[in-house]
This record gives sequence, C-alpha cells and structure tokens, in this order.
Amino acid sequence: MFSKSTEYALRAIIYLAQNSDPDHKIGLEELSKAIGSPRSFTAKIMQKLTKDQNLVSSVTGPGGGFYTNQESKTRSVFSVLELMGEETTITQCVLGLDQCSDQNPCPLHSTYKQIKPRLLEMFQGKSIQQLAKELKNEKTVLNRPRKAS
Amino acid sequence: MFSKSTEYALRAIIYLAQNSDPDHKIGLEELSKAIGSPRSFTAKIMQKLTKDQNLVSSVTGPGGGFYTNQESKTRSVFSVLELMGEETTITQCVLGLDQCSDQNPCPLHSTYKQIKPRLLEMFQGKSIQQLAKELKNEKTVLNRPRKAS
DNA sequence: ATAATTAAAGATATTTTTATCCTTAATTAA
DNA sequence: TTAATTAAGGATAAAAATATCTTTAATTAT
Ligand code: FES
Ligand code: FES
Repeated sequence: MFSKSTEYALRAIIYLAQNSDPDHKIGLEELSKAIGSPRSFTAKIMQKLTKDQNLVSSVTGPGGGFYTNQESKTRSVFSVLELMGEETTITQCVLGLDQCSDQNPCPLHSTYKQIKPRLLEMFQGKSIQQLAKELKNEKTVLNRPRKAS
Repeated sequence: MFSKSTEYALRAIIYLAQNSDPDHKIGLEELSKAIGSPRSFTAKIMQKLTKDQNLVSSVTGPGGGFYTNQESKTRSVFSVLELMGEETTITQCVLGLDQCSDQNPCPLHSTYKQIKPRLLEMFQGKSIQQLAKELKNEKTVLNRPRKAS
C-alpha cells in the first residue's frame, strides 16, 4: 500500500513512541535492528522525520540518538503519512484520474467513496501513542519474524 | 494506491469493455488516447493483459486491435489486479511486515482488519462490465479532463 | 504476390525508489 | 584539549518503474 520509505518511517516512529523519551534516546543501530530496516536507508528517512519539528527529535554525540517527546506522541499517524508525501495514496483516484471527486467520477468512484473516509479515519483517528500502546498491550510486533510464533 | 501500469490497465480494460467486442476492435492509438496513457507504454501493458487468456484478446493487421469478449467482461476487477501483481497492495501488512495475519499483528492490524475485506469486496464484487455500464449510465469518465465540466 | 496495417517483441532510455558509503558537524567524556 | 560517539549531509550505486523506439510477425486488402 505504502512505499518502503513510509513503512520504515511508520515502524520507526512507533518504536520510538514506545521506547524513547527525551531522557532515553535510541541510536540508529538499535532502531534499524528493532524494526528490521536497512541501517543507512533508515538514516535518510530519519533525517526527513526530524526536519519536521514536533515529530521526531535527535541529538548527536555520545548518548545521543532519536526520540519522541510527549507532544509528538499525540500526533496522528496521518501526520506521518503527510510528511512522507503519501496522502495521495489514499485520496487520489483509484484509476489515476487527475482528481477524485464527485464532479468527474471514475467508474470506481461511487464504491471507493464509501471506503476512503474509513481509510482516512484509520490514520487520522489514531495517534502514534495509541499504536505504541497496542504494541505493548496486544502483543503486536514491529519486526519481521521469520517464523510465526 | 496502485502503480501507473495498473491504473492504465484498469482504464484500458474498462474502455474495451464498453467500446469493443469481437466484431469491433480498438487500435492502440485510439485506446491510449481515450484513456490518456502513453502510447508505447500502454502497448507493453496490453501485451501483459493479452498473455492471460480470458481477459483481453488481440488481432494484428488491418482492422485488428484489442477487444474483450462477452466472457471476459464478466471477470472481476480483482482479476486484473491479480494479473498486474497488485493483490499484495491490498492484502499485505500496512507497515510492511512479512505477513498480515492475526498471528503476528502489527499495531495497525486490528483497524485495517476491518477495512481490508471492504477493499477486497470492492474489487472482487465488481465485474469489468459493471464498471463499463457505470461509465455509460452515470456519466463517469476514464480520461483526465483538464477542466472539470 | 505485394503493399499496407496492426500488435508482438526486443532493445534502450529515463526517472524514481531503494540502498550504501564516506565525510562532516555536533556532542560528550576523559 | 583530545578522543570517542552519534546523527547530518553529500555523493554514489543499484534496482525497479516508467517510457520510447525499432524491428519483426501476423493479417488484410489490393
Ligand atoms: S474519481 Fe476515481 S476513485 Fe474517485
Ligand atoms: S499485520 Fe499489519 S496490517 Fe495486518
């Protein structure tokens, strides 16, 4: 559904929401291993995420790393999608027409019209923190286990 | 949501379902203009679609072109997605984990679990012919109008 | 048979996405 | 102040997606 970059970004920020705070930062090494993403590529994505204030912060040097503060954890999952330029994945026309609207509907529009709001709600209605909590409570995972448990 | 290739494929097959039959074939020129896709690239996609029997047929030479027969029009939109290798776009884990299942759910799984069946139904429950009919009846479009009407 | 038309097939080209590596800058600890 | 650590930034590289062009094969009309 989303690009690898966005998948990594989502996994990374959820991991940080669960495991970091301003007093406990996570290094790139731990982070990329935890979410099962290529280290250097993840570095690039983190640079993008830290560009946007309010989402992910970082500090260089010993003891440094990436972290989320309390406020950033309240941001919606959708805000991550926006930052990664993936709103269109949900909002654009399924057949690729210039705009998805009731004005010039494609043949799939009337059906997609019913699903799109649910997809938006799925991401807009969930905060990063909520996902992190589910991770803790419901035994969900962020990495790619080779064998199912 | 889908790749350009898949978007073109869907638009093409819907156009053919509406405008072609074994006695009235559509040339690449008309087809690519009608759906607003790059001509040569569309040719490649059509080759893929004609490889699968039952979906799109073609004939070379004067009067030749692409067409759909009555049976192929009854196929589901999902069958096109399968042919284009896009089932995973819907079925795979939103966070990119190896598998999307209740076994090793990611933090978004419980929410996506409610939407995924609707997305599948959206494509499995619609035949190509149904979309072509909507195109005719409900004034839907397949190209990219520069100005909304 | 020959010429014209059309898709199939193959070769390339371009762009975007994904990924790695190397150098620099910031921070901390000794 | 020096050395160590860590992310930032820049330069490439590799792979995949998108796109174009040229040649070939099939079919039809003359
Ligand atoms: S116009 Fe195509 S999905 Fe809305
Ligand atoms: S496991 Fe992630 S969406 Fe199902």
